[in-house]
Amino acid sequence: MFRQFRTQVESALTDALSSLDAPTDDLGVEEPPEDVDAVLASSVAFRLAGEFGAAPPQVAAQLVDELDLDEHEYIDEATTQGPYVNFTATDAYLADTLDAAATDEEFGRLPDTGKSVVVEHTSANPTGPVHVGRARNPILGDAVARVLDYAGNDVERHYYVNDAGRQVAVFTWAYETFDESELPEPDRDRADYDLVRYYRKGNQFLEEADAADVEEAEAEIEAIMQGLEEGNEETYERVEVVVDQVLGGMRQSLARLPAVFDEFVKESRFMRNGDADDVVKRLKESEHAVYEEDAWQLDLTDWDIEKKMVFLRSDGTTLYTTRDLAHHEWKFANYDEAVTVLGEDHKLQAEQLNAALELLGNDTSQLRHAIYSYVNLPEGKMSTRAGTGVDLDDLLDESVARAREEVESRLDSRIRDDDLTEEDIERIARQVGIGAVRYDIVSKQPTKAITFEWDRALDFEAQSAPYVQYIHARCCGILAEAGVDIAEGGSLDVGTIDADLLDTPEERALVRTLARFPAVIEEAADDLEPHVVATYTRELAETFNAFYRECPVLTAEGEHRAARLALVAGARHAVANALDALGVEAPTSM
RNA sequence: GGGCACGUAGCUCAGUCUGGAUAGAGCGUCGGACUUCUAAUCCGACGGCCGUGGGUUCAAAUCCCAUCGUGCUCGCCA
Repeated sequence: MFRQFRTQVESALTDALSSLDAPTDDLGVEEPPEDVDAVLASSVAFRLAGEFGAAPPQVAAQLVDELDLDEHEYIDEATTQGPYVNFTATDAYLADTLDAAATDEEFGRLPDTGKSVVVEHTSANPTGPVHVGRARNPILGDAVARVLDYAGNDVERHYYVNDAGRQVAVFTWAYETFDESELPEPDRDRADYDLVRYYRKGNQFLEEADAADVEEAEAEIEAIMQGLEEGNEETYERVEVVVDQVLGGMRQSLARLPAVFDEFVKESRFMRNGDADDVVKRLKESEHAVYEEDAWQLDLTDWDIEKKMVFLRSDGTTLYTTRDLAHHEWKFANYDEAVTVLGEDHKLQAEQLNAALELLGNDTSQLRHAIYSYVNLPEGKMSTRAGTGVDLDDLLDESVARAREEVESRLDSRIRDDDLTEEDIERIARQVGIGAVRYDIVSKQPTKAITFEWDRALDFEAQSAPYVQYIHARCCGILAEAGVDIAEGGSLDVGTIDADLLDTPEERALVRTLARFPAVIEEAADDLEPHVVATYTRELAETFNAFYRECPVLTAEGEHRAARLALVAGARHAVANALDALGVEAPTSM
């Protein structure tokens, strides 16, 4: 309802300003401070003061006189407070919000845009177990995909598999060359943990072995690269043995978050179907193409990129970026929009890609990047190759274990006599443990760097997932007590409810907070910033807790009880869906 | 050195894109609230030259310039 309210305020202001012959390009619409009883306000009077030859408060008063609010059902009145014009909401605004929130299990979901969006995220090289340094990508990426889905788009999630680069060639050579007896025990009994030992051994060999031995190894690696480039079927099969196994293991880690994909798009596909060659051919014809030092390159100075982009090596093989161009043209052909989630270390590459796509005649407004900063350890970077870093599996295991200790330590002091079963304890530990890790990462601005610290990542107190999950459990407790079936969506028919009954400040604040939820989804999707949803969940939780403290639900009388129950049902929908948009589970009990 | 990002309370962060009402949370510290719909909660206190310096503006944490600090980047790697 907030979105409609905002539209009505903008429309009313535009009309009033027009009739005063004032400019309407900047309406100065903003959210007032908390202690002001208005949903929105305008500071436009400041800007008009000079033109009108009057002080801002006088201009504000003049503007209010000119406002015609009859047409706008959600705006109650416009009043001045000094230079500000404050817009308060009608009971219909509260009633419609309550109705939508309480009855719609999908509350917060925006109308279909009719657009298909492909979200590519993670796309980590299939070289070993997913470590925490990489984990920001699937967590952010999955949340971006979920938020875009809530915003009404038809979303697909893709993992672009690097199965054609030098790293997998090294990996394949190492896997075929070294014997298991030379390797340490794997950390876990799973393919990615098993095979990464060969990858590390291979890299170590290339760094430390005698020059002659390294040269020999490089020749074999080169042969694999050439085989891939030439479309040699046997080479693909050799590489695939390694890639598919490792990827299978990585998928299991990612699924725990959960981050699942609709499609794993292999890079080799664009070598085999000739698309990469086609891109090379077209780039060579470009006026920006140069042939220097035996390699074909692009001069992108027209795009303010000083570094030349090599698209064909001197040995005639293509590069990752070349294939990625073909990959993106394929995306453009099949989806309305493409979103890629990338670490900041790939930023320059993304800019080059964008320029090259434009040069090839694509409409690059279809492509957006969500860039995030890395997660580092206090002692430095995490690296699969070097084997430094914390594995995502270890983090999740530890978090679930600590969550389980929490659940168990609280069992004795529980007031609610719902007798948690062993299954419940298991479920709560998993939901809270994984939710806490996920929430901790998704709640921060992507551009800010994160230093991973165990105790901070596993803090279950306020401003964490459990804090928000807890109010969901509280809602469920109240609704269950009142006989509302959560499994059936926990919706309530509020047809006869009088929103006037919700007259305490805490009730009204909660309804207003619910009203904003769809607008929060919209903002998060527009900016590809799911963290605003996390910020919202905290505000919602605080507002709900104030309501919970001041307004007894089950012991309230008659219609008042029904109205408050509807408010709880609405709050539950909002918090459940907001958490869902972040990819965090909402426990029915804790 | 060039480019990009980040710098807000002792610590971790919202707010910055789109300038506007006394700059908000949490953690920590101190004090208080469970015979009450779940205390993983709530209430109160303490805590801020919004890195620094200039500029634009009626108004700057927010925009511009400079500067310092930190991170990323500048491969025929990905």
